[in-house]
Amino acid sequence: MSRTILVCVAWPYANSSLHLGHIAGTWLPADIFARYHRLKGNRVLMVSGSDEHGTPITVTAEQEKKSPQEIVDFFHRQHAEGLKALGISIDCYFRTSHPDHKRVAQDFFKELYDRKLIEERPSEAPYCPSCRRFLPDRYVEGVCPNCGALDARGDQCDRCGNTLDPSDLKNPRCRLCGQAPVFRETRLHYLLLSKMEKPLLDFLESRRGWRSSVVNLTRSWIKEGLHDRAITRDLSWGVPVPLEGFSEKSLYVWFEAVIGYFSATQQWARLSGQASAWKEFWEDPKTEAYYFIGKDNIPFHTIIWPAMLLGRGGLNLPANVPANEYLLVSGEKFSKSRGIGAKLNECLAEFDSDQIRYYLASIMPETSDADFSWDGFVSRNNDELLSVIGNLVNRVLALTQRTFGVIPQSGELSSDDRAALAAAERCARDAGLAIEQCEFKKALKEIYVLAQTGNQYVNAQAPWKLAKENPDRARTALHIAIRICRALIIYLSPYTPMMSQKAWAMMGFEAPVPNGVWDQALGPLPANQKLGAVGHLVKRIERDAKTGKEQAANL
RNA sequence: CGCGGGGUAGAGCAGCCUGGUAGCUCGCGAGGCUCAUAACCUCGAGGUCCUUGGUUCAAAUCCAAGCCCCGCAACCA
Repeated sequence: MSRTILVCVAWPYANSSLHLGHIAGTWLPADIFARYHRLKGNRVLMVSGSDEHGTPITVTAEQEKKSPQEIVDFFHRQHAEGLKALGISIDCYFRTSHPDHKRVAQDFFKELYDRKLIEERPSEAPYCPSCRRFLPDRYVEGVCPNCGALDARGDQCDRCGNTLDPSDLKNPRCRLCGQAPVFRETRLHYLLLSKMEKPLLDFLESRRGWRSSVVNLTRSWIKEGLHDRAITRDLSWGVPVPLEGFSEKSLYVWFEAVIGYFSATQQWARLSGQASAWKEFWEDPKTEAYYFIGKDNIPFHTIIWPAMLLGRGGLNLPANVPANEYLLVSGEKFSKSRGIGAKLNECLAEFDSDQIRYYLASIMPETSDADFSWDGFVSRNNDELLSVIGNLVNRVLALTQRTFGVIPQSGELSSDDRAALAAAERCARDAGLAIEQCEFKKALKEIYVLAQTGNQYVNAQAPWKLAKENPDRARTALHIAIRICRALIIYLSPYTPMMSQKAWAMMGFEAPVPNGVWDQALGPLPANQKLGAVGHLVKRIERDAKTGKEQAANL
């Protein structure tokens, strides 16, 4: 029975370039998942977009002496192009500054407001007179009241670890200009999360197959008691609050950005010419929504967004939120500001997208932080993707091409033949199950084992020898070998779509690899089909000065 | 006592939930093969499973305490 699956990917912030941490953390797992389900014949929609509001955008804009719109336009485009070049099969890459998103977000706010889940309250907020704006907590710095550290931030002190409020700081100053902020009365709107504890807990307990770290974190948040959260800000760069007298204020970016999953689906429907097609993905309770995010976003996707959905009613809740841990470089976090780690665009200029995808998938930080290294990248590419996987396809097809020119007819199967096919079948089952459970590293390992099985089979059969001694057996052995290769590249295509496409064409099939083919991957081959031009699938990466230099520059 | 994750061969990791002779990939050593991108296949060397204590016939696995590393703490995937 065919399933319907909505794949949601965390919205990258449009004030700096994407780096490999974003890819390994969210984009690649989401894309593997989406591509796999298409291969299984399921209906899939994948949405995301640029998060374009909030103070960091305006700060970047001021530093660059540009308008916020210019900044987000630049990065939105760069992100969209980079993701496309990486082969991310997204159906709609939307943006929060789009008028249609703003309208959807405002409607969402009003729905919750009308249901009395949003309430106006007086509040005090730090305001910088010289910058003439309200400051987010993190933008207020001062002396920690607990340990006396000089550079504590309004949300916490890094030295003693205590959680702070901006008003706790002694000698507070604006991080942007250094002047002392004043505290001003303002009126903000609060999402009444405290009313939602029970439904959220019920929601959490009804989910199956979630990662334990996600469940634990969410459960502990709820257990500590949920606080009502301010979801509006005194900011001009954002979605205006849709209430009279509040149009000078904006919706808090995180309240507004998560609505993007919903608005992007509607945008996709409009562009596809069926404006109501979004309903299938949000209103049909059989549809499964998966949210691929980094661990820092867990509460937003397991508490705040579900609370919003529960409050509005009639929309699907997340089926799973397979949050990833972090990708580190030499034990340090990727950092936009400190220039640590590799940017996506720079990698794409240097390497094939599948080479990047294979390596990142093989070290994906699913259960703990993972370490990125150029040495590991070269090794995984040359020793695994090229030598074991690419080389298997290459040696089998090259020999077949030279010997027969076409896919040979299979004769009666020997026990070795059947054993090899059975191994491939096991691989398909185990790898498929692992991907469905969002265990992408495990699935890749299964697929790698299949390539090893293929190489063992080819070595044992020695079809180059058989071609001279026993042509009938040679035909059968190569037929089986090609069947395994075809299965291999189909199973691998969620990970390395370009390479699989190339191998598919070498086998003489017409592009592209069709949807729904996963379960037929091992089926009979069209005998006497003419092979395409056979060439190398994977480029060798030399451990040369260049890689060394990049290493030095990036580490 | 803020919360979470982790510590297993030279490197990177799986196994732990559901105790039963320590496994995988890379690297290293020896052999085989010669279809294939110096690729492939076979065999081998290499480990006090962070420490200590407990439960048990039996602990990498369960329990307790401790040490160390990392992340989060509501505006970094």
